[in-house]
Amino acid sequence: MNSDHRVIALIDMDCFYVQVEQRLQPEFLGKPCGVAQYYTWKGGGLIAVNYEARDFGVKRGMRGEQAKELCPDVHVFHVQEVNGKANLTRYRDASADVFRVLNGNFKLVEKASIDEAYVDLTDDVQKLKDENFPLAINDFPTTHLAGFTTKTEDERIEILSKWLKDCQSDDEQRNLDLVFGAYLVEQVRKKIKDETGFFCSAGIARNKILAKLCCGFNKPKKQTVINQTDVDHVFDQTPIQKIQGLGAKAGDRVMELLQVEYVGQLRKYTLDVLQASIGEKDGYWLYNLVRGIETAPVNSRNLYKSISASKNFPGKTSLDTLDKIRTWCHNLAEDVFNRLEKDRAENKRRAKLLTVTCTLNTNETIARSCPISEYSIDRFANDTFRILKQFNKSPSSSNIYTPAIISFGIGAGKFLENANTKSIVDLFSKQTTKTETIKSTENTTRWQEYEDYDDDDDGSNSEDKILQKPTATVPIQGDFFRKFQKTDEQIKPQPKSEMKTTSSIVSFFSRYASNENIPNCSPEKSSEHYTTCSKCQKSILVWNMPEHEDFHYAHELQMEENRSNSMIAPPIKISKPVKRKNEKQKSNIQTLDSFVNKKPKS
DNA sequence: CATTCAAGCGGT
DNA sequence: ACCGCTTGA
Repeated sequence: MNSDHRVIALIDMDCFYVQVEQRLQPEFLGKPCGVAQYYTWKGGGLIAVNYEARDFGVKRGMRGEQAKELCPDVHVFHVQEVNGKANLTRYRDASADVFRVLNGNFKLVEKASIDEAYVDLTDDVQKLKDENFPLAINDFPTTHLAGFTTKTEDERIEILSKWLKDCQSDDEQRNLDLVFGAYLVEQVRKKIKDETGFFCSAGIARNKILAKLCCGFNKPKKQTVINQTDVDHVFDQTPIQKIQGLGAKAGDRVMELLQVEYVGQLRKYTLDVLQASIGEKDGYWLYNLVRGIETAPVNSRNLYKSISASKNFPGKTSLDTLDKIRTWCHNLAEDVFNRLEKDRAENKRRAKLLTVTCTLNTNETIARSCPISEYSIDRFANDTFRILKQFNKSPSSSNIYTPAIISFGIGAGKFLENANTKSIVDLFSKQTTKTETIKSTENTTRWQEYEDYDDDDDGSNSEDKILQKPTATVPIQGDFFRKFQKTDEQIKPQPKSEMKTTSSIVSFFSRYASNENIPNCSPEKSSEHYTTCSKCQKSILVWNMPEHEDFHYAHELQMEENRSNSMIAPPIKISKPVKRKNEKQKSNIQTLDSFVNKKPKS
């Protein structure tokens, strides 16, 4: 029962940002290059360095000027700047190019980062096995075997040929799966190169941790397979920090508590000892891991779960006036808005929660959220500013903001899938083409005091929870590294949701037809929370505008339907019950948290 | 003055 | 809901 028959690949683009820039300016191919964001401060900070430049000792995190000292011929590309802020759109778009190829070839792809993907090849491998697909050494031009370092190409061929022979003749099929997996990855890497121009490396193994680990063994433009039978040997030489998740504090604690440097040394500890040292969950995860077992699934996910924009304001650049903060609220809001609009058009979903995060020069970090009522730069900017204003200790009459903000970001998440994104806004509002950059030179920041908002929120919308309960053996990484929590004495708006249960779709819509029927809204205060519906001229709580718009949209459809005498229900209605379900979750006092954290029970 | 920006996860 | 940790370009 301790065998995992999956075949997992981790595909990782080589110095991705550099390749993206080189694709645009091929004259720099083959030359030492780096990508930096900003440049006024010591030539900017390098976030990607190609292998030609690494040969000179240039590293990520260095300043551009330092790179020039080490390698005078290095060419430093600079990340595009919009509104005085680094903008990564170019790399996200290039990432989409890569994922189009992956998704076109495999069913089970997980976007692990902008340039990394896990692929579960188990089924694809099985198909090849079923048809006795023939393989030869020439099918593996860039494949290496973990645990066997080869100096020359002849040596590599020799090792690999033996591996192929052994796997095919052996009665043990365990490694043969990996041969097919390696073949598939060779193929898709070639396709990625042909269709996007980008080189990548890959790791092929029985689980994600091993795939990730061995991907790094041979780079760039190469792939590495690790036989399950070689895991012990490889782990004996693998420093703890090389394991995904143990690269920082957690790894240090493992090393210190258990007095080990290499993963293999952990094999001597019993499950009980590991669990006593680092906790039940993590101990279990680690115990299995050092034996080559790890069951974290490859989740089928191509889309981001959140979209955010942030910027640091170190030292003297800190935001210490309301004017500065207003400006940056707008700048960051614009970035998030543009990306959300694109996401809405492409993926038919809407973010429902806006989260503002900032670090003050007192070193405390603060995060506050509010519902997203509508997609607009000014809404995002105003909500953000409203939140930030709460932490201002200077008199509100002054322009001074204290303590100053040294880091600040806006994020959007909690996407509602299949949301009514057929540009309802475009259909019913006078403003057309919301997607165009609105050049509002003057911020029409009407001000409003902070006021309790209804903590609506949708609850999780059928994300791929994959509550896999394949018996008891599910080693998943747990906590075990933790710091003290700062008790942040903030006044928290408390939702006192007294929900009326409603069952019919009709009643659901009618509740949003006007304010009076919306639960938990106190009309007497803060008229700024209201907006006038362009359709019915009624005053509507901004939080409820999307639903209200949906109401009009549905109503419109209904009228159309009546006119055409069609008895076919418009497909758009499918999305309604989803929301209704969310309302129900709200009516239970059940928090999203307890839902997510609910354990499957042994 | 200074890696910076971004994304995901898990705990409380 | 909010926070800290981890990772990667």
